[in-house]
Amino acid sequence: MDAKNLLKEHVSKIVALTDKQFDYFFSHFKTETFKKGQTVISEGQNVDKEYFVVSGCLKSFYVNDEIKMYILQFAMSTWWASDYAALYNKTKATINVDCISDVEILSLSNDDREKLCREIHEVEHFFRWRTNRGYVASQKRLLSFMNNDTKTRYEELLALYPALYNTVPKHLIAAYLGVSRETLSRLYNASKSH
Amino acid sequence: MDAKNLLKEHVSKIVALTDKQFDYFFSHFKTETFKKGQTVISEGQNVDKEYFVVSGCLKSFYVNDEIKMYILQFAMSTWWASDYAALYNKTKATINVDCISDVEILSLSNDDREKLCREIHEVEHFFRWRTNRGYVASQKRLLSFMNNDTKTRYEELLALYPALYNTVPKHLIAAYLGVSRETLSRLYNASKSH
DNA sequence: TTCATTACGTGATGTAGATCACATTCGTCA
DNA sequence: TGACGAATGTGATCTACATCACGTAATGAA
Repeated sequence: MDAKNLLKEHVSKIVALTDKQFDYFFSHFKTETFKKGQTVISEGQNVDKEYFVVSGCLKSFYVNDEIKMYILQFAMSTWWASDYAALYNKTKATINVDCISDVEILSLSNDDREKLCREIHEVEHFFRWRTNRGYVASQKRLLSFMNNDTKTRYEELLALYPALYNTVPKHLIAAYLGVSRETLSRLYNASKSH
Repeated sequence: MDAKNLLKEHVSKIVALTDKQFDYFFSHFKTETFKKGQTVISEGQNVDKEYFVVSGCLKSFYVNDEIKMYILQFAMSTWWASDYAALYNKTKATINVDCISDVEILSLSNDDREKLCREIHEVEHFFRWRTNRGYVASQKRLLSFMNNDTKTRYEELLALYPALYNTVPKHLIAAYLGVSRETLSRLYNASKSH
């Protein structure tokens, strides 16, 4: 499916836009393509866009002391990604977003999103829904962090993103789980043996 | 300040409603008062309201195996609380909300919120803003969880909710930090001695 | 093909924090 | 005022995971 129809289908699950409204909405997006390994947002830069993933996989992550990396989110087709704290507060990025694979995304500037939200009530509703979904997911992950051991969280992750299993290197999965790659490796091999 | 004006001031920081619009908006809220220790939402029940705190302090928390408690949020004056996962998905509550002190709150039903969002574009904008703020805060806390040790998180918490320091029992602070009360006690007393 | 880089596995050892156990103090209510 | 439950402090021990160290396999570019 092409980018426009993918976005259209995604939005239409939540709000009903006329074709004309959707065309107008879509006219604010810009198609961008990146190669595996390229950077979309990097720490310290200004952030003025958010991204809707058409194909491929992004990761958003924080790097501590130039050493440890923690992955906040993997973003696959129909997921959204940005540094939302920086985007909304108009501050410099504190997180990075880059490409795990070749990627096609649709970008939307913060100003255009706010303009569209003002102009089309349904669009505002859509973005409220989307943010709410993210909020609930984030709370759930936080709870899982406090409550579950690493193995349980590993299984949860594979349930949430089944495609990751064979797609992304294990050390990235460890960085999402917040454990060392060694621990994940041991865990993973121990549970294989029965 | 009375409940109505507190809410009015809170909302007006984000959107401009006419007095007539605000009166209509406010007419959907119901004042409720609770005594310290009383339950607002309990696990397994239906959830159909969210709460705006006028005075006092709520906690929202998850209880694992009837044993361990993890606090998702403390909610003080002008904060909102509910089990948003249950509220939006119309499922049974998985978290609890109760009162750390005597509390006055304004309740708003999910149906009324959605109705108000449909009827008044500015109201939808307000709730999008509010949820977004919650999402960003939740991401930040998740990152802090992965990245920082308990002591740093303890200091962050006191910076975020300075009023908690002398207000709530230490074991609740431990439950927010996701550590045992013993560990918090040791940490707290160790750092006192210099 | 070769060489370098990245990914992955696994042992040894150190450590933050959990858990258990018990003592002490505080708050609340009869 | 006395008493009982809740909150807190503190020692001893256990455990999951980090860290360091090293080896091997896979990947990718020249």
